[in-house]
Amino acid sequence: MEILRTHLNVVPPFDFGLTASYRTRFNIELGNEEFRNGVFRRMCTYQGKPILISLTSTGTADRPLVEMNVVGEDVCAEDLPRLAEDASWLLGLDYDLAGFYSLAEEDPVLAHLVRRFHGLKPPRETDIFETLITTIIGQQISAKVAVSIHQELVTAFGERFYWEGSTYYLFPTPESLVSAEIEGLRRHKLSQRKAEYIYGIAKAVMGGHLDLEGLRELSDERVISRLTELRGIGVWTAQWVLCNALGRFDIFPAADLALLRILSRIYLDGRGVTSEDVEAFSERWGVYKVPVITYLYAAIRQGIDLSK
DNA sequence: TACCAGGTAAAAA
DNA sequence: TTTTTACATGGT
Repeated sequence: MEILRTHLNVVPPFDFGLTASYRTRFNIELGNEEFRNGVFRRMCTYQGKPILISLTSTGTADRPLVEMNVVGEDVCAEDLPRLAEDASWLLGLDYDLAGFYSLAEEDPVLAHLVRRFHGLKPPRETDIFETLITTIIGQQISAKVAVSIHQELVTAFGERFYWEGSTYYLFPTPESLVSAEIEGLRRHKLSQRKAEYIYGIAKAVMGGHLDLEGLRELSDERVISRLTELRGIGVWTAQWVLCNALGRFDIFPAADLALLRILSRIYLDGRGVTSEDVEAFSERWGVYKVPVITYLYAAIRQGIDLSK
């Protein structure tokens, strides 16, 4: 087992604990990633090799210092740059918050939030398939239920990996979900319908009918139209993939129930607010829509009352 | 006990 | 074409 170590470049400000907590939804162990005792860990594969990435930080938000450890069979120094890139993408280390912060100053609610969550970076996903499946799980149900189902799936169908007395899991591959079959997925808290969606998408990816990596080259509109052709993926899910996996930060999933509710309460004063209203309103945030969403969600998750 | 939660597809109107 | 409805689970 090889162990390699390197420092990562970070654009300050960056609050490691805040961002890692936000990623892992209140430090819940998601199965394929966790934030525990100051260490953020995530399993990933690189060139077919399972690898455990661990990140720790010793700096402050304004002088951040982040160290990366990677553990795996046959992992070599040549793999490090690419793994560092993935780690950086996951926690948004490379993203410069300055533009968003100066925009936020013009808005009392956001100005409050960027102070409260100083150094929180918008996280992103490295794996499009995983993002799709996770987002489908999250459709309509509460975030907490979604996390519990996510955990179920990962521990049931993800490949296991042991290191220093702990068990880590890779996110299930399309192949493993297909071989589980719909009945197998149903036994892990998925509804019949979601089991069908997930099975269908896994099968499409496995059969080469769905080129997820190819989506990176397409325009927002093309990504949405390509993804919504698939059963189980509506505009909301496609937009979520655009935001989180492809890093398109000028996307606003206006149909999102929680966002609709919170924007309606903060800015639009009450009932009868439609997703069209929210979409139009979000235009003022330009290329900072996803950072705005990140801070709004951070507030929601911490139970901060923004209506006053 | 009901009802709701970071939607979607399919049925009914 | 537009509007309901079923869906499954865990929290309140």
